[in-house]
Amino acid sequence: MQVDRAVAKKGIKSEASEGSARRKAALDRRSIAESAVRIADAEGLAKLSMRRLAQSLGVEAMSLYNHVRNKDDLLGAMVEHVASGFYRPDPEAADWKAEMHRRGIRAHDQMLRHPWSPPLIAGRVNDGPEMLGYVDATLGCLFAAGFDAADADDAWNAMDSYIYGYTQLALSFPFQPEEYAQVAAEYLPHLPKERLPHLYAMTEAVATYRHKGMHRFEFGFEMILDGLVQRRAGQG
Amino acid sequence: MQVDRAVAKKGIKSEASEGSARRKAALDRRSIAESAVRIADAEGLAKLSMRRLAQSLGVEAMSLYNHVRNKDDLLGAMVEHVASGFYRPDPEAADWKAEMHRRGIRAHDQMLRHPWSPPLIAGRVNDGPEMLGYVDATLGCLFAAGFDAADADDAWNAMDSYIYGYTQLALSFPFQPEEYAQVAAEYLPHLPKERLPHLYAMTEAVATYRHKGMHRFEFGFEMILDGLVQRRAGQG
DNA sequence: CGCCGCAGGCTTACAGTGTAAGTTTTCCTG
DNA sequence: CAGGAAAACTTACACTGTAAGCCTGCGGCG
Repeated sequence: MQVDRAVAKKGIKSEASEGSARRKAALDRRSIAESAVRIADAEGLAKLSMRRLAQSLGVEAMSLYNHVRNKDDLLGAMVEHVASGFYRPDPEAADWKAEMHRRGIRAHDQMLRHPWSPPLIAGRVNDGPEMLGYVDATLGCLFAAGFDAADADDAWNAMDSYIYGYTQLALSFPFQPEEYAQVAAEYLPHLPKERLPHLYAMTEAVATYRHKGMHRFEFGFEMILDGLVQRRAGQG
Repeated sequence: MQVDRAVAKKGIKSEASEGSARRKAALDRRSIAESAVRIADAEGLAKLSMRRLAQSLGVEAMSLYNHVRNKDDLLGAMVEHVASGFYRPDPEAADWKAEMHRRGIRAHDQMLRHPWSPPLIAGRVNDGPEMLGYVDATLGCLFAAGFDAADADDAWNAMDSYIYGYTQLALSFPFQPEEYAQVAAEYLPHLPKERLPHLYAMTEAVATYRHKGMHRFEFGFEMILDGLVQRRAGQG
């Protein structure tokens, strides 16, 4: 209802492609969320305040509250934006494992693109239409593959646990893969060898071995998928 | 009045003291962190402010900064406290899979006990001694099992991704397992059946099926472990 | 045309945050 | 007991989300 009105309003004041200095014309829930995403991408979620966001839209902070209930609601809208980039598995597809594989990779990539998103996606109740549609497609594909409700629930849980967990860990790791070797070499002298012998050995190895780089996400994800395939097979 | 207030506060927190008049409190890093953990457990991380924490210790906010660099440092100390409850796999153990299994279960349980902890554990750089010792023991056990550095890295990553991801998702799910059936039944009429057919079917099933309850964490975790075992076997 | 309602902007204000800077108290040691 | 260091305290500042209320310009109606 509120959305409908906002959309209608926007349509009315479509203002014939005005190139004027006043950019405040496009103030609605979606454009606010998009601007918020842009700020969070560029400067981090911590820097995203209502005032900062309003400023980027050429408006005062409190004006945002005409389009967004509160900051939490705004975060929900941002999650929806991210979720709109997720892949929805196709229930009609022949190869369900391939669908799920693609789903996982895309979610991982999309969250890497918006590094602030995993805590929000995994740490809140997200029941926007985009997210629900995503879930619906996923369940549909699993059902079509022969999973019953309980199995689909388990499968979905297992996959998403890994997807979110891996992405979150990857994002909070303080170094880029290309840096590993050099950083390891620098840390090595400061590591108490007798207190942490295995971590020392590990660091030593990292300092010298050529890092594989790619496919690290898929290493564990494939284990989950294979486990699911196996379970499906063993169960008719 | 200043004296009165001081006396009153001392009285409030006197339960843990040994009754000596000059003993105000054992205010050090550890006891501060423990108090912080207690508050976060009871009231949530959002309610944990420096002032609130200081108050619980019968002290002013700024006094904490004599023992803790800043709030982030405090969070680190809280993580260390949680990590002290993790299980350190034994490199000497015969059955490395059992060790890793136990490690995962314990980490999961420990984080459930401190629901605010997963975002901190997975979302920050935690290099306290407790956490490093935990990592060292884990690597040691994997090395002893025959993993080389790269494989151990992959294995460790895969396991922890699942552990953190699953725990985080479980914690942010808004209902308890026992409620599932009833909540599903209540939601069902509000779900747009034609827009979200599979989610509808799922909810319908949840409303009727008897929930398994236990072993949901292990469902996916076992897949990871089995995948690791298999990989180890195939590689001599 | 004039007027009115009101959506959506704006201003002000408040309680709360982390913490820098500076002051006072407390305690240990010589 | 003197002096100095450690630690607690006070004050202050910049910043947060947002409640309450005001103002303005636009669309619809008599």
